Amino acid sequence: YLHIGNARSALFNWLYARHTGGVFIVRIDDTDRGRSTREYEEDVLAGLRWLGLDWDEGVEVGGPHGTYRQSDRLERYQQVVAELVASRRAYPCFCTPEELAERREEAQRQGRPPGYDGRCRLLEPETAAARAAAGEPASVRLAVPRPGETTFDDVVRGEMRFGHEVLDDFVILRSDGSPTYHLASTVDDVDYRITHVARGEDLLSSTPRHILLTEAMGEPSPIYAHLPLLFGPDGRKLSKRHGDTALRAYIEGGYLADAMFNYLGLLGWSYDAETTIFSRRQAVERFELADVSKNPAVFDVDKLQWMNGEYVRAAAVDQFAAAARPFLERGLGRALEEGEWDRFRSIAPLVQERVKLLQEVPGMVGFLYREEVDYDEASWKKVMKPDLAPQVLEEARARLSAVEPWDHRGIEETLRAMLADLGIGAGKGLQPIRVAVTGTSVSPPLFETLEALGRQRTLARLVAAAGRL
RNA sequence: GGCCCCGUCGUCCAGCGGCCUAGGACGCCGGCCUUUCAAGCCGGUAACGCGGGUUCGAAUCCCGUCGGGGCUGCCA
Repeated sequence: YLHIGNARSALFNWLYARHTGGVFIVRIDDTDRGRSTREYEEDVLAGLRWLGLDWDEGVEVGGPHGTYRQSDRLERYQQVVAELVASRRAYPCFCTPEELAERREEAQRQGRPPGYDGRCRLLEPETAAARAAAGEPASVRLAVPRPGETTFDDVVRGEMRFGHEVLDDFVILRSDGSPTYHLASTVDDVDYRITHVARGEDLLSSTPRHILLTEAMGEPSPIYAHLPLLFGPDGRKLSKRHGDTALRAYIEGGYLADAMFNYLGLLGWSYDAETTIFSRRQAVERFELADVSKNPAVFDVDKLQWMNGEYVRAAAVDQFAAAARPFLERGLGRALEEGEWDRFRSIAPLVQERVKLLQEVPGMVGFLYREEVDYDEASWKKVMKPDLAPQVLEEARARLSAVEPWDHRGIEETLRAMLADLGIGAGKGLQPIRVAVTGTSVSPPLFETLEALGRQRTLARLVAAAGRL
């Protein structure tokens, strides 16, 4: 599925490609069969589309390099490996996973580095070929040049240096013939003519392997940029325990794509010293991988929510209403009828400035669509004072029945006159009506609310509430 | 353990030797506005991990230290 951290990486890649006029490619890394289902793939693509990260080449849109799906390229990976073995840059390894695990543990115990000891590298090629021909299962490992050192200039981190002592001869082809991530992704990078690789910092220490592999293939390496990791509020790598790490959860929670785009863009990058809210256009204009921060960032849902509220309020009313509709219908458990939709649209502007997430919409206007008012007891107790409430409700009912036409101006005029006549303040006098009609002491502005509710329901609810006192 | 990365308000970001008595944003606190709740406006809280250098001058450069994180698989 599309993890928030991967979404952020994709976003930075997209921004960089758009900023430089480059090509943004989406390929499917599905070498791990357990985790790679079509369902996951669809979730990832849907997430990218939702965020507005369109790609120029890759899965679904096509391009000069086939299907852009690793599972369709097995022969290519195997061919590369065969060439590497032929040129002695890689070799078959007959050690079984059990043996390796055992040796790893042993090494750990003795405080030695746990990496592969390279014993099969010593096998004569003829011996190895014979054993393989006899059907003995073998993986293939890259023969890391030793002694040696791999250096590269990371766009965000600067000069990186790794001595080969710390790199073991890693597996590039599993004994079942499938490629490992290292192999598949570097072969793809080469074949797809990738110029820039921007990915999470967790892959920083894998980069020398990728460079070594690329060199073994006799090709130039792409430029690497390792992005800071995203953390949860506890300062650990963002994971399930921090709540939602799936982009999907935010889509369904009522976040707006533009807000998510903006927020993600702020995790490790900034438009300038002062600007927090910026458009895609602006981001594309200024984005530079070299400006990306090195520090890990904590994913702050509070700030995301605030930002979403900003985007909700900045949206055109019609756009907001349309976006909110599915959330409203889901909350209600049914589709909205024509008249109900109109009623919603009439108070949508008032709802718009009161929600941060579209998810909150049903809770805010549900009273419009339910026959029975669902009274919140706390609100009731706080507002329905026995000395005042009965009088206010009855008086309001009587006066409102005569309002003509039924609109918020007339309603306001009438109720204000009532308050003046009764000699009570707006706070005290209007709250009982609000609770009577919506069930809670928190709602959109009262006069508009009554207008949207309609005279019939308003009067009926005033009576019902009075009867409940 | 080994290798690597990182260290400015609680959080995100600005700062790339003097413009910093460290700036913006979220959060938090207070006020204004007000028919509730929001929104809006105004104000406040709060940070250069620590210790040495270098320099006329350091948040900015160097070293050390401490702290956090990543990797260390026939996972990606």
